[in-house]
Amino acid sequence: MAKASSVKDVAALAHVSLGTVSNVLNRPERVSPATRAKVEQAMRDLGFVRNESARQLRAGRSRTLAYVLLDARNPFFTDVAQGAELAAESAGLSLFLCHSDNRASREGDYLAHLVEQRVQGILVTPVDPNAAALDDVRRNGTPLVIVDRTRDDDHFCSVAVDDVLGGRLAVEHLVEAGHTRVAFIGGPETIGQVRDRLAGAREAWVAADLPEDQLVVVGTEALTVAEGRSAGERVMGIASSRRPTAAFCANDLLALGLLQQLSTAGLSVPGDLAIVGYDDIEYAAAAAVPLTSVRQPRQELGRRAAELVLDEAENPDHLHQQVVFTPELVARRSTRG
Amino acid sequence: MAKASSVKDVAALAHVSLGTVSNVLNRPERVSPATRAKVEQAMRDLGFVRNESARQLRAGRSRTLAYVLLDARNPFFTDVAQGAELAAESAGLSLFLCHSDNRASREGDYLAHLVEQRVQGILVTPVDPNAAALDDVRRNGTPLVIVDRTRDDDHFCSVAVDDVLGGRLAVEHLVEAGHTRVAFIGGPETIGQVRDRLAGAREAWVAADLPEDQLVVVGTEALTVAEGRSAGERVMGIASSRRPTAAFCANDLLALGLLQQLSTAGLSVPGDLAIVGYDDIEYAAAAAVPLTSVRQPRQELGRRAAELVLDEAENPDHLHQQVVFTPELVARRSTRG
DNA sequence: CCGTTCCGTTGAAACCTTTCAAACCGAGGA
DNA sequence: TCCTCGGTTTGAAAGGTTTCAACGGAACGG
Repeated sequence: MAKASSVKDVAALAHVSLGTVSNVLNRPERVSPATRAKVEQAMRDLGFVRNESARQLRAGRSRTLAYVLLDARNPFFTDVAQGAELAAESAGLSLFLCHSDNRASREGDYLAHLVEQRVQGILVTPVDPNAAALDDVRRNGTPLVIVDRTRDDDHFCSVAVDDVLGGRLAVEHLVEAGHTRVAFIGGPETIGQVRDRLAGAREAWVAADLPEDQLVVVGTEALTVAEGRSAGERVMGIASSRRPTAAFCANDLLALGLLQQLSTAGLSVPGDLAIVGYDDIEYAAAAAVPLTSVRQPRQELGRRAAELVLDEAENPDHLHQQVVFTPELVARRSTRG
Repeated sequence: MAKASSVKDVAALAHVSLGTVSNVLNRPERVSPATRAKVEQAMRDLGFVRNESARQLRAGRSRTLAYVLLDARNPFFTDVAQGAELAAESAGLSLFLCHSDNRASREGDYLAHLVEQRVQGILVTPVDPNAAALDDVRRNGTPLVIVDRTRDDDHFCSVAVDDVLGGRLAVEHLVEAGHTRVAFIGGPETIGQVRDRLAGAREAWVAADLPEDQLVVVGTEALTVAEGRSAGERVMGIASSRRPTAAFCANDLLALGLLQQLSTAGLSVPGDLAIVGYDDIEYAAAAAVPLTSVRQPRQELGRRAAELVLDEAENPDHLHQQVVFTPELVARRSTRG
């Protein structure tokens, strides 16, 4: 593999000028068919590959979008990513995924790197939506959209789903089914999502005139399958006379863990405990007992976020907007006697 | 947001030359503390962010690794990615994930883009390990390592797991448990993995002197949960006198689908059908009936791949190697009476 | 046959950083 | 006093592309 060849080499081989080669690359319609063919042949002969760094340096903009996500293992985020990918693809851009793994420091490293690379735009589901690191990105002129989180100010575009409404839908569904003692499983409360879903749950509970202390909050350390199992043990540890007859989990992973824990313990769902999850990930419908869940328009979330970030990048009179989608309850066997 | 400032602006503000600013950036130890402080202050005042394109253009190499993966929803790949990330991080590089979604065209687009970007190296789990697109990457001088697949020639480094052995382990386990009629569930056979696991299964079957026609192959279109359920229906459709008593699934997603299908149909695992999966993803241990599975050293796979690609990038006498890891059977309830 | 017009092509500047040989400067030694 | 030496700093070149004003020539109308 000889040293990579440049436009100059191509130009020399094709007996044309540098500028013409560049035109073939960027405005082929302006080049006569004959010259174009000559140049393209030369490119092939040399195995020419355009140097994107040089291109970007001169042209000023890159052909890349990035999505910095919290947890690549949670199908919710990969679905969002898929939506963003579709939007990026149709704009002729590539989407790179960066996995912050819930660590603020990694998130910061990625953001800094992306800003240095002058990507067209960044989508991010941040560890902390109010972190100053996000303002730094903005200050450096890289468009940034917050995904599935909201911020206290409106300095950014964001796309999110109405989690309070989602919480309300879930609990209304349980109340309608006649449950009068319900557990809310989720945590930590530092996550805005968890707070909102719980708030929605409370609204529905109060609206149904049920006594507040019958909505039991079972805290978790994270929104994972393992935490769901451990929450399950705690719920089952409650004396059966006072044990909730239904549980609303802050996400589907928790719900799946809970479900597993129950079936290991030989209890039936929904007989012994009805379960509502949140996110409606693929595995929810596919669980041993298909899960009732609150569906979020995941792909749509990603698609819209990508569109917003592109608008911010291209449209000089771009206005920040906070897009809020509406969730929807999908009832399945886990709440149906 | 005023136009981004450059080293030139920083130099002017700090009353030093261009070169000094660059030294602060790249070889701070050569700059006297006083000057350094001045320059750093100027950078802060201007909100200077190094332009990575220009840096890379001049310096010749990037600070990026990329992993082009098949299916972001399959936890197997995200675990591999995690391993690669760790290796990249400790080499001071960033890892970008690119989701080919099993489409050769998307994979090709990503590879081309990455080559144009002159990334340090590419890890890829390709749709087709023998595709010419991979050779193109190599020809253009970008190091590339094939992950979890193997190629017919040895023009590349690759890291994989011995799938034939894995298949053998799975079936030996079932044979030891006394099963004499077993289904192999998986497909399409264009996937090397599937072929190898089946080959291993056959080896073990023959070694146990069992009649060949009692190892039933149930084909699938893909390695997904949905396909697992549909395969389940087909298996259950077999007259009970001739129905296998155990199934070996080519991956855990299939196994999970199968498990769900059975429990929906009111059948018991392993009572009515014992199940062995493959990959030992997190959800396998966490399934309603914990799955026996063949574990692959996923993180290790990613880590080693990243190390190899870095060696290829930095070491002039790099030799391609085909690393093959050994899988391991993890027995759980799905095969234990 | 000349003047326009239009299309295709050219050449040089610009983008921002890194690199490296050379210049600088103050200190210590002769 | 002059030299040498070490550590700092400088200035210019280089890296590969895009952009754009300017150019050449052919076709066309007069």
